[in-house]
Amino acid sequence: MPDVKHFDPEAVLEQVERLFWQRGAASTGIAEVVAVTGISRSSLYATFGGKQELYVKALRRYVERRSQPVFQALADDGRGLRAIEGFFDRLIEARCAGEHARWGCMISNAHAGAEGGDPEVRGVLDRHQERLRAAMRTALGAAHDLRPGLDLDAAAEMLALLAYGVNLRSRAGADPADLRRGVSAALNSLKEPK
Amino acid sequence: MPDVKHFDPEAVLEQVERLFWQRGAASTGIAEVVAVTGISRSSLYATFGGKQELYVKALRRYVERRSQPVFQALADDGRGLRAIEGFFDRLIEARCAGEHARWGCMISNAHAGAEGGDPEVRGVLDRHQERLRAAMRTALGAAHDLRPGLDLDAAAEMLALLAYGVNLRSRAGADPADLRRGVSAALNSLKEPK
DNA sequence: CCTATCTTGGAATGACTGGTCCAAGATAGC
DNA sequence: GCTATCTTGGACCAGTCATTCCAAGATAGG
Repeated sequence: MPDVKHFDPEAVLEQVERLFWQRGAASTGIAEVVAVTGISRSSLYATFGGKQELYVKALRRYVERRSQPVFQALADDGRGLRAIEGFFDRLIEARCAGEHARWGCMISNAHAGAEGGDPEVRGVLDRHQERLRAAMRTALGAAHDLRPGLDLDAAAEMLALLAYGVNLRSRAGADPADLRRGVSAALNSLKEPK
Repeated sequence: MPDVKHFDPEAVLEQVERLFWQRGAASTGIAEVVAVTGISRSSLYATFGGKQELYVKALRRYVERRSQPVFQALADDGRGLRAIEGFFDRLIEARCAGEHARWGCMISNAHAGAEGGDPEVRGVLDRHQERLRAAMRTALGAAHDLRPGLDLDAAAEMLALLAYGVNLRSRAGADPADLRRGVSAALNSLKEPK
């Protein structure tokens, strides 16, 4: 009996995600969201709720569709340090060139913004960090050429923090070569000396 | 002949710096600045210009009065890795406890915000990164217990990126013990194996 | 085709945005 | 104490903010 939605909520959410990712929540108005998505204010509010709820939904989508698959691939890649090297190579490539160049990471960006005050957002950020750390830990566990006596948990934490640093600096337009050198220094230091 | 300012611009700028540092530029209104500083809109605009100029001035003050002295101390500290260890210890302490707990680093925060679009801001960010990297490089140069064959420039870049990661995560309320473990992993990996 | 039910466009909301302006007040040399 | 010059308080501005609301439109079962 009822009418049905005249748009695809999932597709709209993706557009919103990209908007918030690139410009940040605080400096993106609802008017802009309406303009980009093409749907009306009514539909937007009826489907997603207010701005904050919309932002959280977009942030969750980012984690689920962008971060998680990459983390999973990292954890499933059995090549040890080579897997981690590949992770960072692709990260730097994506952050510095192509469609999303200089957008940074939506999660990293959320850390710095006032959005972090929302406890729901904080939960997303903490879970993201924990999952990245866990994926790094798994990848390190598969490595056989590590420095003897290395604390794998601590090293995983270090690599996760390093990824955040890469995300931040890439948003300001850092030279990808510099970022790669920094990452190489970290990975080489974890290797067994020969 | 003329009248003279009824307030101390330097003291006002410090209050503004703290405001922007904690809450971010986008989500801090001029009204709030007026309320916190106690001076009027007229004086604010006459002395510092508009919001963006005010933000840039506050950001510059942050670099000059907060970052630079610490970088200088790091570069002047001849203890090698111990100096870097001390730098990170104090950083984590300041970021996670006391007056500025969970404020993050104003420069790191600026990376993620829309403020980074301003080329003047970008210049401040790049210069900050370069100076931190250089201070790390100097500190590494003074070390005698480093892994043989270590690329000091790359290691300095890595440590600078790590600092940004620490800044970000601390703003979201990360456990300081986790941050310390991550930093220790980095520093231990740079050490000469024994 | 009718109607119950949902969606949609767009107008309207009041609060707040950064920024301007000017009369009134303060200052210091004369 | 007079006056030229700057500062100050606060009213005021147009524009934007997120949000609400409702009449008109679309839908699908009967």
